[in-house]
Amino acid sequence: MTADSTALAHRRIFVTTALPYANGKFHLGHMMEYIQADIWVRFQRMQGHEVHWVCADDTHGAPIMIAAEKAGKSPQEFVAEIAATRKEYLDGFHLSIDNWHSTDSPENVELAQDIYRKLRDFVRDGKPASFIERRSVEQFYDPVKGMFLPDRYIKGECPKCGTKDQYGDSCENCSAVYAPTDLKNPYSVLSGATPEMRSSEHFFFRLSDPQCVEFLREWTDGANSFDRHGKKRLQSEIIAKTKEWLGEDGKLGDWDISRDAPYFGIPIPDEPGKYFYVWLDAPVGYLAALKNYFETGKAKANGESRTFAEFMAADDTEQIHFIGKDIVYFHVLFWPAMLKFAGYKTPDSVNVHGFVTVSGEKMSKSRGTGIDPLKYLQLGMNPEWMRYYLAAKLNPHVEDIDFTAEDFMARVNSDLIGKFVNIASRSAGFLHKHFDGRIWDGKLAKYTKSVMPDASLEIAAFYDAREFGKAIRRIMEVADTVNWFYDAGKPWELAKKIAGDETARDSLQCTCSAALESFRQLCIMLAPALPELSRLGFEFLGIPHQTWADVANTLTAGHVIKPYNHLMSRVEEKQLDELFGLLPGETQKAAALKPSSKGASSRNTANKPVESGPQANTSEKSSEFISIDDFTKIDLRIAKIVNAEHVEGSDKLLRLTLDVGEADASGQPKTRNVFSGIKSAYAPENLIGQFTVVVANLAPRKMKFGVSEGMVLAASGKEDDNGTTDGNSASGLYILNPHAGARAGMKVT
RNA sequence: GGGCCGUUAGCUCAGUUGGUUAGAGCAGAGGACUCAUAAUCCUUUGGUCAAAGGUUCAAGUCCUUUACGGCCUACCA
Repeated sequence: MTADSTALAHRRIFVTTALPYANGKFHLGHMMEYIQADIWVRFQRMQGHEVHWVCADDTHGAPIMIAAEKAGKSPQEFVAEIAATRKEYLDGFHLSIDNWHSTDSPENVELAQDIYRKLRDFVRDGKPASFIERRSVEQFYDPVKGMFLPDRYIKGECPKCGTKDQYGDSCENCSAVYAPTDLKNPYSVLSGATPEMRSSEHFFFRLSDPQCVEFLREWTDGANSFDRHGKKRLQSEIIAKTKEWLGEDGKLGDWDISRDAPYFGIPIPDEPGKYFYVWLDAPVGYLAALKNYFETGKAKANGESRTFAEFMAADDTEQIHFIGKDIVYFHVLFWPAMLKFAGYKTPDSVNVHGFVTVSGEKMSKSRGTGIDPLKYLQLGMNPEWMRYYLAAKLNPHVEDIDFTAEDFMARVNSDLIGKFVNIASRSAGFLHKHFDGRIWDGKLAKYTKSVMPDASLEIAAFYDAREFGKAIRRIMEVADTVNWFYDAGKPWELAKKIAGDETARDSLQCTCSAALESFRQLCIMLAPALPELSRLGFEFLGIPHQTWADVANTLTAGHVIKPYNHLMSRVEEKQLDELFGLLPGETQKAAALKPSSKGASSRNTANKPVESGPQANTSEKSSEFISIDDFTKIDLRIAKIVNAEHVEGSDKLLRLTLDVGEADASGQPKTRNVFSGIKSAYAPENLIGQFTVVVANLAPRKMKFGVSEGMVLAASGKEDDNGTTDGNSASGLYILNPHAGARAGMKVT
């Protein structure tokens, strides 16, 4: 049904991908989102639909303003330099974005201000019912810089222990917790000046307005939660999430949309010195980019002759967003609410994807697990390999996609080279050698139908539903069929006896032609994912660019194909090594720590089965144990509890001051602050002076009341979900206590 | 602690509203073939579907619990 209906009705679609924050370069995650959108967009275009895909740099906000200043540049210059890096990536991965713009643009100012005014001047039942509200907010102010300071830009001395350079929430040394106002000698990170408390007027978008909440409930999972094609506009996972936010008792907080000058952003109309918070104008950037696209004539060049206003006002204009799972909140609550009550079109659908992980780990520059897309290109690696690999793994769900080097190589080489490209490669030679590259003049269309199943409708439906993995899998099944057919025809044998055998000669030409006709159809069906490879394929076949509908056509009798050149090279292990080569020590280390992770080398040894069954069993069982090395990683120490006290406002925690035999630089004994959830079992006064065991090298953890620098070991019985169980003698909480004689700082092994 | 999602062959993944002996690709083994970038074709070895209970005539599929992993969240650390 989907395939049929999409093929019939002409769609006009406005697509966006999330605006990247202009403080850094692209990473693989960005590329994945763009590739996902690109495949979908190209597919729709091949269906004859009108698709306009825009994106832009997200430029505003304090981080960029400050980063620019540090770099000695204006924010505009700073952002322009980042913007200049974009093209190389976008072109490099064959992304067909129609217009790349910026949120720091006149269009965005106009649109953001217009939306604000309409929200501000909202009228309900003839009475003013503004969605904008003013509230006074107290904040630190830097008198030298002349600006309000977010907490992260304030430091000072700990009011308790006097340690310098502590942030405004808690002390890293003694873990005391306090408000920024408690800091001794506070200073601004930006200027060094002493900040002062000032109150300022902020503007809030009244998201909590019952009308707004009601609208969002309807929009996300109510009567208004379907797009024009009758499909849910949000994925089920996302709907579940919105229910948490919009549930009965879940109060939607109002949204602070203003920041005080100086701020790199868009001025709030009629409110001098006030700017929109960057997250307000960022999504408006979608519309700004589209407006710019229309006003610079690009839309017209792409066949859309209406104005921006007309296009947006038209009923049949579909607005579709692609975003990552980290920014769902903004796109399914703030954004539709803003648009709705400002009288704008609300999104038809928001498609959320997961992240890219590398070998099962979250990408991290510090750990060296990331893949730099630019490096990938610079190494001469084919962008279509990446497109294919991601396409093969993408689905319409909010799932992370894992990139594994081995899998990448196997998949690309066997599918694309071995199966797909091979069809052209193996059949072109005969056609040129014996027939001057001429296609068979028999009933090729009919014959080809017996060669390959007609899967194009099925595959089209997969593409339309963003089931790219399924589409690719189906296409490869078809490619298998073609290779199978070709083998069965044994053209290499026919070629030996064509001299006086007219039947063999005809059969040879027929078989090769059918293989190439199948190849043509495969090219079309792969084109959304592999535009360049398909283009090369069409060029080789000597035919013009094909649309989806051309699947139904056939290479004409007597048509002459071009000589065959390699359409795509194989992925080489060396390239992948280089791609990951940046940080070899780190990655190998990570691999060694994870017994389950598979490096190329470990795989080879594992595949040399000296003994199979029992051997494998024992090694598997041994994984239930940890090695002595694993154990020695844990630094257990005897600690003396020098102080214990209640934590104000906490039901479960005690604050323990522990002596673990450490000293600071000047030789003074140094204690540690550890929070322990043992309030229910111990009175603080009974703990003071006691010895216990602490995990000394646990990473410090920031908690609501301060930083905890270790973990006290305690035994605990089973507890029910609700806490204690009557008559269950196994419950309770008991900290460990060494025998007499143990001293603070002793290592426990 | 709370919430959400996941756990299917060595690897990457399919498994529709519960219905006959759980599938694919890659990797492995054996064979065929030589047209093709060692590509292709045939045959074949791998799964108590994370574990344990339960509902059912029937459970990978529904329910409960547990373990592990991920994300979000919080006054475990």
